[in-house]
Amino acid sequence: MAEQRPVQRRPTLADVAAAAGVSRATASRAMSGGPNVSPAARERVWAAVERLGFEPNHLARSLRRGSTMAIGLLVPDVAIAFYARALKGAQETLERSGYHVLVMNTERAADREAAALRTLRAHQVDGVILATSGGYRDIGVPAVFFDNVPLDIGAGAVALCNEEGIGLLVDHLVDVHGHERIAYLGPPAAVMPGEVVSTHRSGRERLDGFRAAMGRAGLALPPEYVRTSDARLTDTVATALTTELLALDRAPTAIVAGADTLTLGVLEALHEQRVRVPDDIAVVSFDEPTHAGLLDPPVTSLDRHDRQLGCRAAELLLAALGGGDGGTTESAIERVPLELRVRRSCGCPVG
Amino acid sequence: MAEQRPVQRRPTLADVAAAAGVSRATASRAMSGGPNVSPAARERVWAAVERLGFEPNHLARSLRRGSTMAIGLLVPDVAIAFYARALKGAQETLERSGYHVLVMNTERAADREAAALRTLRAHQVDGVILATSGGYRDIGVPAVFFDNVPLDIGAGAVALCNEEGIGLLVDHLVDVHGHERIAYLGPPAAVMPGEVVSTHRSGRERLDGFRAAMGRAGLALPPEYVRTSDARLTDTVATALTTELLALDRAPTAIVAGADTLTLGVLEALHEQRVRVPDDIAVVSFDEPTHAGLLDPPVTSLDRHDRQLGCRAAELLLAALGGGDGGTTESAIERVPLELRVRRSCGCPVG
DNA sequence: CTGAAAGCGCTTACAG
DNA sequence: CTGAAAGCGCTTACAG
Repeated sequence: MAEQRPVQRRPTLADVAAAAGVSRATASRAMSGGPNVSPAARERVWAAVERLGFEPNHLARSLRRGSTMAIGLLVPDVAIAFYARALKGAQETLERSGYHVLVMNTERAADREAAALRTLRAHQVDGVILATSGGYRDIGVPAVFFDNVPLDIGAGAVALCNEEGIGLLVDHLVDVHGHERIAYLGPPAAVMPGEVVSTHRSGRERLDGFRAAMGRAGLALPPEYVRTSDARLTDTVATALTTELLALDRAPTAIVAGADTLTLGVLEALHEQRVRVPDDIAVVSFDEPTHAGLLDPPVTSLDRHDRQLGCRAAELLLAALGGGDGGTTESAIERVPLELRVRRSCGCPVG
Repeated sequence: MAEQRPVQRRPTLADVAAAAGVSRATASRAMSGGPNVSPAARERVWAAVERLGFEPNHLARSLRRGSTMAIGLLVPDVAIAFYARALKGAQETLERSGYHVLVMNTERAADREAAALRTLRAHQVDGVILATSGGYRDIGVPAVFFDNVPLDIGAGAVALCNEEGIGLLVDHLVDVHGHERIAYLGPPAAVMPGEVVSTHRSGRERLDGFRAAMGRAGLALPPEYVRTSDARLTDTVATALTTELLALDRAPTAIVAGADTLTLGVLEALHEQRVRVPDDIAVVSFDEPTHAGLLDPPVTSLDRHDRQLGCRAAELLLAALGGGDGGTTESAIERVPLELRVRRSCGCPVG
């Protein structure tokens, strides 16, 4: 409306400087709130910024400063509620410190993870947070792991109390409901050919936790009661494995599912086979499936404070970046506790 | 192990050029596969790239080229399954064309959306795709809308067949199950104070669709049968509104929920009040809640091909960017059809 | 086919 | 308090 500029070009710092009648250096200093700028100059610069609708070019700034204020976030799949919530927690924390977040999906494939890391490096991210699927390699910036943690934990790691969590589930089945034939269906726990050793740490911990809890309870654990899914935790694989469990001579009376997608697969199989939960078989779940309370039946599971996991990972990274305070300097794996949410699938007469 | 370099500094194009014994210009041309490079030079450059583990700095490249190959993606909340899936569809399509995606959550707040757009502009994204919550403003790059579409549709828009979709649901309730007292609980359809006119277009379309379908069926529609939620589609709000519906003198025998989170809120209220679905009341849902089939009861809903919606939006943007082929050049709202998925919550004896 | 040079938009010692 | 100058790492006309 007012003056029509010859070009639609976005205003640059030079435009602002010209409009304010100062040098680019002074304009820059005024904008960044740095010292050594006269109040008068500062005011003219701000006025020009306002008038021109100037917004500094992040690219140029990052290139010059050597820091992008960007953090890469690698997850297997944002469409999985757990990762989506953890992501939001991390994002919120990071944005509060002026960082922004680049999200990449790895689809639980090590090579896609490696490719994503390369991309992130090309974009000069200042750090990464990742739920690794085994494709991690150092890209020269601090890395914080969450959910699944490799042997070398980099700048920090946040994981769940996997063993204790499974223990809570088993103990409940045994102590409250008197189950003796309990099967386990969890994430892979062994090293797959061609994979990095670290990948299945949390799967291993959960399985160890299961064995330990069964041992403590003095219960027999036939090998056919222990099943592990594919690396992608595909629900249809869980459905197939559950069907196998049901076909056993002495079928289990309870199933502990070691991850939320697996739980849904288990329920799917049970629905298909018209096996009633919890009447015919009890089901408990390591993670909370989305809307666990509205499922048929409501699923007893472990609440793992997804958001908090993301927040905490972000805080550790901020600490590593020298910004925030990670709360701790020792680089041990930090464990987030789990809480048992009793619903109906275990046999309790709740909700 | 081999040679230890003095600095841990990342190799730059200059390092590659030096190592290959050519100028930076030639190295650059060799890398980008451009013409006018001798095979010998090309080979030496590639060898140097390999040896040094060089990866071009995207920041510098983007600054120089004036294009970042980055696309901003704005959604209300990635933790909502629909958006997560649409995001993945868009991301896949864009990455196949060499773009990468910056995701931002707006929490359905217009001001957060505006702030996110400013950030995106600062990062010089080449385009944006957004499910707007009313905070859109032009940032000088092509914009494609999906899900919710403003009056000025920018470079393109993909939306659902809102009216037809609601029609499918109502028709099913009427034709198959003979319902006559059908209530509607959907997203806001009216302009809120201080909001951009465009925000609630899809809410309006769904409500219009509901009224139209009821009219076609010759059914009465008492005003108290029509409820709209808050702008954020909070499930607890839906729970409260459902409770009100149940308390009506002549309570409805069926509820059409106009969005997935609302559906979950409706079910929550029904569970709380021990109202049985579909025995006491039928429920149908516009969107598919996650694992609609495992809910109690499995929910009859509209499958809206979330991923495809994201893909299509991405294709339109690519077309606007002059890259891909959008399939169409006219800038009308593109509509994605919806399919009825019959399950048990409507009263059908399925699943 | 090749290289010297300019420049993308910013920031930051360095002199004044 | 201020500005001239160099430089972040790349690309691209332009001359040869």
